[in-house]
Amino acid sequence: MRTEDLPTVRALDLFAAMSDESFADLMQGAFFQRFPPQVMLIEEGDTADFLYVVVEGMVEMIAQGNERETTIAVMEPVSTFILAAVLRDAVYLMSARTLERSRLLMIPAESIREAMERDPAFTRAMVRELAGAFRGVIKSLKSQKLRSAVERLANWLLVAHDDQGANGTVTLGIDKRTLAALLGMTPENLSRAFGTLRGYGIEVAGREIVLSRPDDLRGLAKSNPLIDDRET
Amino acid sequence: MRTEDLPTVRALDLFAAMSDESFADLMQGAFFQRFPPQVMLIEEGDTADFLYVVVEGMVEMIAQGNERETTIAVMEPVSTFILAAVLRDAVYLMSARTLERSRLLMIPAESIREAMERDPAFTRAMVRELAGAFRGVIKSLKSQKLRSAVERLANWLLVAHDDQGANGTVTLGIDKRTLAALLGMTPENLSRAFGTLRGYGIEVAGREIVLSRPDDLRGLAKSNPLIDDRET
DNA sequence: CAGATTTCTTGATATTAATCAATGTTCTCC
DNA sequence: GGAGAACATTGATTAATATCAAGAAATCTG
Repeated sequence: MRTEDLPTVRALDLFAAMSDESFADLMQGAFFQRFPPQVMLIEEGDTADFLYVVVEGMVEMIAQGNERETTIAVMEPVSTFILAAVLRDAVYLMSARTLERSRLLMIPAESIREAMERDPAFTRAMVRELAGAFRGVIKSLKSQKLRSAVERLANWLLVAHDDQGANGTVTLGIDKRTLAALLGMTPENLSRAFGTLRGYGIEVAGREIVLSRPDDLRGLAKSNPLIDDRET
Repeated sequence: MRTEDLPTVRALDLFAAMSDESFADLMQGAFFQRFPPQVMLIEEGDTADFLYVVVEGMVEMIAQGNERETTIAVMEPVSTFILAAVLRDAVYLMSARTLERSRLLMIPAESIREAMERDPAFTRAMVRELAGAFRGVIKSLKSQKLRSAVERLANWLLVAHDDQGANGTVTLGIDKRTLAALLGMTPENLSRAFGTLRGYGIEVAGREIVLSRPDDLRGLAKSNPLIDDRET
């Protein structure tokens, strides 16, 4: 196993507080694996065998049902996914698919559960991580239930804008169909939502978005820190 | 403080594995309090001072925004709420309001965090609890994004039917406006959704619902264990 | 119990979002 | 560079949901 990325993993909130010994034990059975784009890593309903850490690339968390599918979240480096299923020794509630060529660290679920038995600092970090994840989903649910499609897009743009340096442009890291699914709308509707935002200073050119009048956009978006702020 | 309910609280998954000593410490600063119906217990944005345990009554978790409000969950005895905010020492993302006369155990947030430092078994129980809560919200989000209003109602009815003994009737424990908010629709739409379900053997008389042909309803609902099953 | 208040239902209409269909655009890869 | 595929946009239409308004039913209260 390539160890050059281990320090990055080790630096994650989730692993930072572990003893060296526990971390070494945890990595004992773990391994890195590369995947091409559009590979289904896990399917909802499968039993949770591994905890995944996205080290490179991008992974989409998907929910299926009613002959549809929707995107719940997009995971970027460096973050973990399907922690909750692993901890409960339960089946996955979401599927995961690579969006681009990705490198993932896979840690056997059993190792995680053992580490929790032995290392209280790790368990506490887990509590923080899960509490943060919980709050993240609550925010998504609030956004979905309280906002219209256009408002969801406007707020998403403002957050991305901030993330990318607030310099008046946003570059989409995912394609528009994925963004549409993430925001809970169809691709057609996303196009129309962008059209509506033209009146608020938004210009779209492929994956490059210009926010010429962010304050106008903010007026429409009615951002709410209890929905839009990242968990720290 | 009345101690007759402490065994019930102690029996909760969250507290069952604690040492007697930690539990005693935890209860040191805790107290029971009664509230009339329709009392706002906490408002979103407030800092998390207490962990709440619903011992009697019913509490509604609410999210606000865009001059609207929606119900995220209804908490019944015996369960805790706003655990995640307490653990992250963050502001609440949801408000809470009693639906009926309720008795709550209030545990200072600081005590919870201290107990976690000292009692690894408690921390592990916390992990399980949070992972379960996370999965619960994911299910709500899936329901909201993948299903129509009528489908959400149909599935809610089937779950309630099972909970209540699957004897062909369901009694609503909450009023219809609250149910509507929980299911992400307006009260008017809930009425119409019930109307639609008449064609599937549903008869509504106030808070009493008769499911005369559950199999028909199941046909419409297309239930999915990865959305509808309770976390165990 | 009567009156007042709240909740629920129903109908009419408006708004929002999804679907279907066609076309334009971008990307891929030989 | 060009053919083919995937992705994105646009328009027309339909479907789902919300809003507004009114009335009916249930409930609270003195």
